[in-house]
Amino acid sequence: MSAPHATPEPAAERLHFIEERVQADVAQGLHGGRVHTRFPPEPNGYLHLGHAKSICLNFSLTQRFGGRCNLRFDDTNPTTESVEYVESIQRDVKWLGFEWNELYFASGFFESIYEFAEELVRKGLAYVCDLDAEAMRELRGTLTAPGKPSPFRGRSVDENLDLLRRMRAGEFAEGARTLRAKIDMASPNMNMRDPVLYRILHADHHRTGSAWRIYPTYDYAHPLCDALEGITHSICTLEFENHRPLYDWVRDNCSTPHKPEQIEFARLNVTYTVLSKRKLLRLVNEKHVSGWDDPRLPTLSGLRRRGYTPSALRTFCERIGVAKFNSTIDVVQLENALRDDLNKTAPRAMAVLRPLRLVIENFPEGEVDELEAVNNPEDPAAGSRKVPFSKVLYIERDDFRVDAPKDFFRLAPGKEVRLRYAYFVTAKSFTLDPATGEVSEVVCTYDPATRGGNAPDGRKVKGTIHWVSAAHAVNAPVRLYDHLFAAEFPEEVPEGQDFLVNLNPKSLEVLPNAQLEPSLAQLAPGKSVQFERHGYFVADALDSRPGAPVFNRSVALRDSWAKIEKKPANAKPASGRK
RNA sequence: UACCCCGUGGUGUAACGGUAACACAAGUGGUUUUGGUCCAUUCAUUCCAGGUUCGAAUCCUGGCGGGGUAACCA
Repeated sequence: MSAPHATPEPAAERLHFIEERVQADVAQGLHGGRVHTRFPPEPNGYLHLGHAKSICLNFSLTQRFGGRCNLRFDDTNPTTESVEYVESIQRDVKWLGFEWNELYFASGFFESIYEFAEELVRKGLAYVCDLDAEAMRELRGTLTAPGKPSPFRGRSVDENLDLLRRMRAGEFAEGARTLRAKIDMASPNMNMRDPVLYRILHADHHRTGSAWRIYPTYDYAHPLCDALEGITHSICTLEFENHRPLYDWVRDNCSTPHKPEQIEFARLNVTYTVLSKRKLLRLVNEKHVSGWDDPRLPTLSGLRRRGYTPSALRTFCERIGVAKFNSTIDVVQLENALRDDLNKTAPRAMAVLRPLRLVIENFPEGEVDELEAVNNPEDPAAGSRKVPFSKVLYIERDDFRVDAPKDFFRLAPGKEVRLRYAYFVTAKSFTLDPATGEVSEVVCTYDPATRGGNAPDGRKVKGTIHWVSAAHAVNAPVRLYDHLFAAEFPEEVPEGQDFLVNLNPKSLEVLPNAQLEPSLAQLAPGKSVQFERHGYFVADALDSRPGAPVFNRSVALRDSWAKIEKKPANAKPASGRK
């Protein structure tokens, strides 16, 4: 502050509405100036991209404002939850790159939560109701008609207390009674029509075992957990907006130590996929995918196996922003975040996915030339490697055309191209497979003077193609993944139909005999590489092992040649949503 | 037919009453031993109608459109 400068103010950082809100709270000294958030998953499924948005949001807030963030398992419904999920969730949050401050379970607060229930009963703000689910629904009214009070609404405090304790003790059948808040059966907000606080569930809990026969509902337990943990900003998605009055009611009517505030934001939607636990669970259970970690799934474990990096995911979450508008992010946004990351970090290698034999007639039989190849043109520190070159190579089938259009820069009869890091070659002849009519082999000549890829006489070639020496090639399966759904908005289906009708039958293509350059054989499972001119691939974490690699395509490179080729075929009208 | 929220280019996000910014997509051109990367450039008067104001994407009113809400799920 001693030296004022003429330098312009740094461009003001763009804060989203939650950051602005938190900033204002801190400035006003609310919550004692503290910022404490939490990520509160229910352990009843695997984390997905939508959770990543929430995780990044909650943790980045604490990074920006110097606060804390807890991981809290919202385990109030033992019938759908399990330790498998608890474990996978912790693994995924850590993998994404975040470290929580405290680890809590809602179930760890069950005793306190129960005590607050007795408090509400004593205050005359809660009562035990004997209505079953159907009867309760009938009395609740509808969106346009007010509800009617339960006949049990007027029970005395003593009777309610007695009944509540006996509920806890397991004296009543499952579903026989509930503890309800006494609020307003005529409220236009359905959540305020005497919502259920506790229900009887004779189910064992993955953490509390058989200790409890009653379990608190989300609406009741959540604000209390927040308050007990000292959460200042309880961030959740838009569908809980209508629950906020109830959140506040619970918070304000129980003598909690803190008064957290709930803030809602729009959940993430992404084209060509689904981000709802229910739907993901169906895909897994009904075996439309291989499991929670299927590389086509938007689960964090699936994305990880697909080759997505934590950094790419965080970048994605930053770029998409946070708002209250219900939007759908184009999946290319996700793919770009990955490309941006891997372009800088992934080593390059040559891999021929659909091999075609290329014989160099004037190259000496049995001779092997070791050529220098750059590991990553974006990162000089990555160095270089030697790649063996010999008389018989494999090139990509797509890189040779018998009848080539003028703008086809690759190999064709009589045309000269550069073999990357090697030599210029000119196609002389080719043979066809009599059975299929496809090209089975191409014969060419090479120019020994062009070793390394440059012609001393200065002549240029338009195309550079990749190759692998047949004698040195590593044979490996390569899996090409495409969108799991063929429809941009998979959930939009005709009346009576299921989102599964939109599954993409071509979401997985396995190429059993890809030919890889030798260096690829030893790549560690989980490591990413760029197959030059193809895309980014990862050695599969489960199926790949040194010496016998298996690759998954994480994302393809942008392909402007594909666009050029498509052009004459006329763009089809953009399909809009109805 | 109730209540709540939302409505800025193709898709998202910003502009906090002073003449629309950023990212991605799309197009065009350039560089290039990846048809990759990179660079340059083009593309919206802010759902509609009134009102307040010297001035409105921003404030007010009314429409229209979209989303959410009637589990003892979260």
